[in-house]
Amino acid sequence: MAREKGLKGMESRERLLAAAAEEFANRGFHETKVSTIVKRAGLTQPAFYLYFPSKEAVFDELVNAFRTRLHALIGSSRFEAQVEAQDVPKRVRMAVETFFRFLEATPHLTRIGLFLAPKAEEIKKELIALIAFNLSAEQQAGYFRSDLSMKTVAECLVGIVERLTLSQLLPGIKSPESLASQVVDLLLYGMLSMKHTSA
Amino acid sequence: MAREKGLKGMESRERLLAAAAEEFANRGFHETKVSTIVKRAGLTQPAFYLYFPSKEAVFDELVNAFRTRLHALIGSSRFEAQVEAQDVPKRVRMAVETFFRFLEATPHLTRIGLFLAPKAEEIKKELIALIAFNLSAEQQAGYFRSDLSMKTVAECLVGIVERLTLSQLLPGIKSPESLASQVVDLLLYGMLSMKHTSA
Amino acid sequence: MAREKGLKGMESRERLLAAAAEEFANRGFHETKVSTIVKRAGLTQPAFYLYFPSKEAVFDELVNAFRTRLHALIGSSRFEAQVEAQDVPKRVRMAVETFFRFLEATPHLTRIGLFLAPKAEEIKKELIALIAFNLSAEQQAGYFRSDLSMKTVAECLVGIVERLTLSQLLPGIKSPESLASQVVDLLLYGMLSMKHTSA
Amino acid sequence: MAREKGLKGMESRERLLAAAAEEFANRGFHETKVSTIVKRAGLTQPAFYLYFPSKEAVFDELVNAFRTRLHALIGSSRFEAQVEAQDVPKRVRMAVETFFRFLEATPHLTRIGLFLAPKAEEIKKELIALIAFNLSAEQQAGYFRSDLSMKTVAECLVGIVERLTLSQLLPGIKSPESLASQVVDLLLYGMLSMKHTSA
DNA sequence: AATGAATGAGGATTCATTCAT
DNA sequence: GATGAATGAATCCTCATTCAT
Repeated sequence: MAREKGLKGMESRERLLAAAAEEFANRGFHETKVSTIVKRAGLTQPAFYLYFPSKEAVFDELVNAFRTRLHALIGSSRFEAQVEAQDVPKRVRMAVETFFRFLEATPHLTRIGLFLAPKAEEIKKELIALIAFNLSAEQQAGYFRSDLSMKTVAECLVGIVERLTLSQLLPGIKSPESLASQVVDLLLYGMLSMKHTSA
Repeated sequence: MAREKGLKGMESRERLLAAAAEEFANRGFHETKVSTIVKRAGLTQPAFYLYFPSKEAVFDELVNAFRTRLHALIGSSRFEAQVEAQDVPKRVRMAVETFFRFLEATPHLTRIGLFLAPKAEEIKKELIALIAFNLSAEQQAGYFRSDLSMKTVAECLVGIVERLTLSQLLPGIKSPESLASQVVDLLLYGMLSMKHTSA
Repeated sequence: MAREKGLKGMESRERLLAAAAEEFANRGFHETKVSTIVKRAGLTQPAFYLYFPSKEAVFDELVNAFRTRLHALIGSSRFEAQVEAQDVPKRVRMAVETFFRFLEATPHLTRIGLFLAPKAEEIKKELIALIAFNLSAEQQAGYFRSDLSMKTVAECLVGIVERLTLSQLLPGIKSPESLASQVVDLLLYGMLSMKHTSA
Repeated sequence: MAREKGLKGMESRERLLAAAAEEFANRGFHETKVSTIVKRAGLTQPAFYLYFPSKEAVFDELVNAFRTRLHALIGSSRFEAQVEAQDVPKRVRMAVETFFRFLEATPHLTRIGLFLAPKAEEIKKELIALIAFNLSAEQQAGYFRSDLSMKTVAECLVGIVERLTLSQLLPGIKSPESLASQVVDLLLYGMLSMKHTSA
């Protein structure tokens, strides 16, 4: 699929990939025409098929690129050691912030891999599982309420991230830091004012 | 364009609308062919254009149907009177549950209006604003932490609902009640175990 | 084809015919839709087929109506008796004027029968033959140059009438009288100023 | 839209244009199918859209081609210098003959631009204005009767040309020369036999 | 005398993809 | 490494026309 050949070829390929990413992100799969992609890349249609077997193939490649980077990120952000209880909020916030930063860094891929791809649900399922796994460790360490399903919490967290990414992060309205602290504040402490407790 | 007369005509129109809703929900706009819709409705292609000016028009009509019902729902579920502090959780849970129930009741429209439509973002924006407005009242009544932005909370709530709808509700894995209580529990009380407080 | 039946039926038929004439005249055969005709006539599509076997049939009927009236006109305007040489110009002018008046009186039919119909060429051929025949009588009486082909003259006359009808008569710019006198003046006396003669 | 590059492309384009011209001329706009045009050009339907944005566009291009050539012709055939009175008939005849020759040389374009195009009236209007302008010069030089409106004369001339083109020239019944001399003879000297004068 | 409802047949246009160079 | 030229395969939509009432 991916030719190994010369330098110029690699560059053309990259240009096509970049053009495709932008088009897909902005217009979706069907509204993106191969003719537009190649125009943007300064090439002709047959050149496209020199590097990719089909329109779907580029799309898939972009989705996979997102997925791979995502896994790399999650893998590297595992809670390494034991932490003090009072550090938990900070650590969680850092993790969420890192995640937002990642999404912000590759906005086209984010849009494609998180919202446009048919595989998006599957990708999120994986993501949720990984997050749930991480959270469970914390829960077992006693930091989180034991009556909460970390799977559900992870799902909620991802839902929140999705929404804020679309409405605040990608449009550049709020920063990863600000979003992370708001989200974490809400999720850790809840909405109720101090006087109320119980379950 | 939408004919008024006759019973049979109305029925055909409804059948087309239903078929279109299902197809759009399952395959998306572009993958849905007019030919498939009419086949499903037991009609021929020209009949489609007897009731709708274009494929896009049916889609829009379905989106608007969702939006209208959504507004009706939100409008009717406003917190009417003063409530006791201890009743707040229950009331919030009821509201969220009602919402999930609504989404569950019209799964095709939900998929179309909430996830497929280009207008989906706009629809959610409206929804978030309405929810934020409702929550603000509670906040001013002192039930919710005053340092939280109800706009953000609403956004998070909608993000959560979106996610759970897609992964749990529509596939029939969890019920509106169960989802609502989990969500509300998390959002109201937060994740931290009892010993931790602060803001 | 043409039903004989009741009064109301006749009226509907006439309304359809009139609506069709106007539409055809303004938009041509293909751009005229049966749906538009019936709308204009305050009826529905099946009603159209109650009175005419097809769209083409109405068109043909209108063309034939024009042709019939045309023949009637020409037939009645034959030079009856011998005339004085000095009356010839006046008589010719009257004939042309009468013809313009006829065209002006039924503008829709004129447009259809003279310009739109595939048969238009044929109709004009007949017309030209009739005119040529009439002119030949005058020629033999010595009023017109004997070296001119009355067939050609008739053809030229019809060409002139066509053009002026389209550009001056139907738009209401000039009257039948004014057009007739200009045309006849030109054709009878020619363009050259008095000093020049011969052939 | 009109590709510039490559010889083969140009040839295909020309073939399409020629096929379209013939089809349009023989069947009119609506009866001409893109499928027929491409078949005639030895191509497939998509190839058509490689060179023209729509069926209408080819038609327009043909109409414009006619109009352009027409203007070129008229522009070049202006009476250059002063002429002797006795040469006027000859010059006029030459001009009309040239014009007939032009129409005969491009019969398809003639049919399209002069009879089929919605713009045909407009084109003729321009043509008439140009001819009238030319004739007025002659009139002011005293060659033509001063009581005639050259605008009207031009209009009559064009009407005659139209008619004879359709009935004699394009069917190949008469030659440009013969048509021109008949027309000019009639227009210059009129129909009346020698004894009659006056106005 | 007329209509609500429906359809057969076709026609323009689009787009991903390929061939030959 | 890249392109000019071309196509197969659909898809949406339109319109004259008819059926059953």
